Amino acid sequence: MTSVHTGSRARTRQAILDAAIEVLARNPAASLGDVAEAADVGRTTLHRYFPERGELLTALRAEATARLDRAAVRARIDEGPGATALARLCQEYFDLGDVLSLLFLEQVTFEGEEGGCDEGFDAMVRRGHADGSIDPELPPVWVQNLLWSQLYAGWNYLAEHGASRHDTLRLVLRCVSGAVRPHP
Amino acid sequence: MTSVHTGSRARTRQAILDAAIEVLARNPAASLGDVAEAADVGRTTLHRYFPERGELLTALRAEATARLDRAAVRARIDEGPGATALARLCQEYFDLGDVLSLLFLEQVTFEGEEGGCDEGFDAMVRRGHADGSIDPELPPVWVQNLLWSQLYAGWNYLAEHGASRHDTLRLVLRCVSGAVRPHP
DNA sequence: CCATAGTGGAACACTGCTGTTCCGTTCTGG
DNA sequence: CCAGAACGGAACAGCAGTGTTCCACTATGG
Repeated sequence: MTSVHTGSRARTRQAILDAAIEVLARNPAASLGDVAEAADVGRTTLHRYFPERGELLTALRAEATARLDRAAVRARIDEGPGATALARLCQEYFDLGDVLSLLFLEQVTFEGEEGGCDEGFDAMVRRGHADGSIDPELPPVWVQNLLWSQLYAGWNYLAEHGASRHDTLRLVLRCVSGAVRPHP
Repeated sequence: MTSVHTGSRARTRQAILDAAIEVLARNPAASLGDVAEAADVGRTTLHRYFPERGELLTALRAEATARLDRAAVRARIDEGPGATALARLCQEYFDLGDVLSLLFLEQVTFEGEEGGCDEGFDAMVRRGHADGSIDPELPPVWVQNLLWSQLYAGWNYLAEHGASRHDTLRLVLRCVSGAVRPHP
């Protein structure tokens, strides 16, 4: 099935994943019918790709974390001062939009995904501790929580008030960097 | 238990509300059976007090916002510099625990509760703008979002990692005040 | 003591979602 | 053009949560 000819299966599968991210991000309790409809696909077809709901969610997490990893690469989190790298990552994550809130909401429901936090993220924060750009009293996991909740707040602000994407990003960046900056 | 004639109805009702806050905060999709069980009450009795699920949720929001208001009073948000008052409010909110995350999660699902933010909160932030303790570029609604998401992150940190209540509160306070502090 | 309010359990119908099967239609490559 | 893959719709059973009814069981105060 996979092999040389991508066929239309890959496209359909991707369409379903994209739609699922969008729909489930806005309403984690959405039905499979809603997802299928959003993907312009029959519910039967959806079941053909993901026989059970859990399999869809698993594939969804995989897709989301893949996008997250790509964002981390783009942000070059292993370069420059810790706080600067964090700001770049923040911006990249911000652009992920729905993916972010999906993971954020699922983190609540389906906890226990990871014990600590990303490899590179941890290193970035420690680098920030060393170069004095991130308060050493803030553990990496805490900074990660901080970043995520801040991004979610921004996404929420964007959705419920008529704020522009650009302004919201500015606010998020300002507050994140302000929060991690060492005390004077 | 309470006053002269209140009967046991008031007690039972309160027990249901308390249990509902606790259960629904941890799992917003919990069934009424779960709530009844947590309240040590038959499902029939629960339906006697709240005939439909929506009525329970409404009463729950009322209860939660009442506790929120009381916390705001205790924090004396109309006294002292804006940032200091914000810190006091942050601490009081932190102590609310489950109530907070319940409202936070419901804010997601049942949006459209309020157009802006609290009366007193708005005044507090503006006072902070004026006295230079809160960055004037941060709108009150944003600060409110910031505070809530930060508290939720703290609650999450507390639940998933073995952090102590005291340390977590310190981290939250540090990050909130750092985030709203004007740039140097 | 006994009438009554408060309660809990069992049973029921109803609803919405899920997972599955079957079949007819449409698209596509050889 | 034609065979096979991909798709969509309809129908079905199963399941869980909900809302309701009915009845039996405690308490408690008058």
